[in-house]
Amino acid sequence: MLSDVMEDYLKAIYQIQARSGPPVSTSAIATALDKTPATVTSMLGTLEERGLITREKYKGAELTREGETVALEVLRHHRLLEAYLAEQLDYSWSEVHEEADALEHHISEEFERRVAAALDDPVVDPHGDPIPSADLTPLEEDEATPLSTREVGDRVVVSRVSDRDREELEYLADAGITPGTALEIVDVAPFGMITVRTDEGVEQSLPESIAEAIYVAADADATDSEQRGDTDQRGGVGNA
Amino acid sequence: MLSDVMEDYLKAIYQIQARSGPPVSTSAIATALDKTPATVTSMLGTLEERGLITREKYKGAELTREGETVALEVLRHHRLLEAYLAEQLDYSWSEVHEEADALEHHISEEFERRVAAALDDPVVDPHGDPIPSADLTPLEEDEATPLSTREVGDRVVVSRVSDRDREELEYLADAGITPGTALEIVDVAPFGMITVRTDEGVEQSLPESIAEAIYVAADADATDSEQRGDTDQRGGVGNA
DNA sequence: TTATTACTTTAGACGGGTCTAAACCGGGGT
DNA sequence: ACCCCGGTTTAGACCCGTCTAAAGTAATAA
Repeated sequence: MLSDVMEDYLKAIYQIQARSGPPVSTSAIATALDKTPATVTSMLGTLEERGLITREKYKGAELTREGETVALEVLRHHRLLEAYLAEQLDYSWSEVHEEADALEHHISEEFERRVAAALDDPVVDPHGDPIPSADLTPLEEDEATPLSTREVGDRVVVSRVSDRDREELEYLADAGITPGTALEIVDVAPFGMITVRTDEGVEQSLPESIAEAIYVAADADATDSEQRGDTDQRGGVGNA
Repeated sequence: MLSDVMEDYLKAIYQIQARSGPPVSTSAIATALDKTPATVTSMLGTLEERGLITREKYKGAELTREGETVALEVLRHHRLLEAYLAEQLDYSWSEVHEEADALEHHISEEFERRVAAALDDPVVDPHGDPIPSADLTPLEEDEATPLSTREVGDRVVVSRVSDRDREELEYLADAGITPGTALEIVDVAPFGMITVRTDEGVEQSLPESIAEAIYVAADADATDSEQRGDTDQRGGVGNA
């Protein structure tokens, strides 16, 4: 079959590809997986032989349909696990990622099914990332853009938050910024610092590095008086 | 740290040692793990260097205190997972083993803690096997012996059932024989077939191979009539 | 005692995944 | 045009866990 390591490569390629489109460079993968470029080149050879990626020398790699399916399967496992850990085992928003990374390659299809059933087939994980469906249909592009690309006066809703950095996540949880939170941008400093007002009226200044990790969409019903707050998308530290 | 593979060896050695005492032979481990004896010899060398086992050439291996602790940790993970899967995710008695085997090496201490808490610190898994405590104190010997060592007229209670074979487990579940079931032995055929009556009055005949996997203890409150105090203390050295 | 037999260990090889060092593109800048 | 430099690939090595084949050992049967 496919080793854990190969699954990791495929997942990484998928995610980079989703962010910046193909081709995916050797060094981007190396950075994402904390491997040397030489190691990545060698693994890309293997992946290509197996028909999971296509590749052009010195250019980069791209997932084949088959490779994408594998990546989606891994991603489904990962995000289902994140959702399950947060919902059923009281993990906080920021803790789920590492645990899911460790387990995603080792759960059975049966486990996947039961977890999905226990959660009623969730469609997003606690960070707001979409969970691929059981049939692994490709995810559609998502129209959210990083908060750092928005301008003063924009009213937006947080759609997802990159789950890369644990510390950032905790910082944002404290700030009350989770998927579903409505924000208005009140200031953008020249060096990238962005100040937002949350739906509770609190103002928060966020360094650019963090603003890049917060993906937002235009607020559908941005009548400044009523800001619907349901968004029952799991988030928040300890509620249930 | 320790690889999954090493943990598997340690777990296997622990379990064989618990059944038949040290020293544990190379071939016993090879059989348990489905590896060739040569492979086992080589891994035993590694384990010895790491101080996890002691070894006498051509005799066999024995866990050191440290090796035992590792084994107990793995076993705790395994059995906690089995209990969790059965209780929270509706797995049947017979399904839990494989899944737990796949996950036991990959859960964090945090996960272990939360699962234990969710189940209220269970002390036995669904097969009746004891779950090592969080501090990994060695498990004490257990006085149950295989059903196959008992005699006609004995009244016993199933204390645990070996989780080795999925088919056997399903067979027994169908027969209503699970940890806690009270049994009276009504017949022992010369070729080992044992017939028992369950507490519901149903009679079941069990081939010797299965009777060996059912560990029973004397029924403490044999509510019916005589037959008490027959606490056969043989240290279940049993085998085939 | 010696020969047979079952089990264990050694020797040597291999594939996977990783690394370092060195060679190799290929797209700017001058 | 040329060279330089960052990124990429090759070459070669290493460790881990595994195997097969062959040699070694221990216990037993004759």
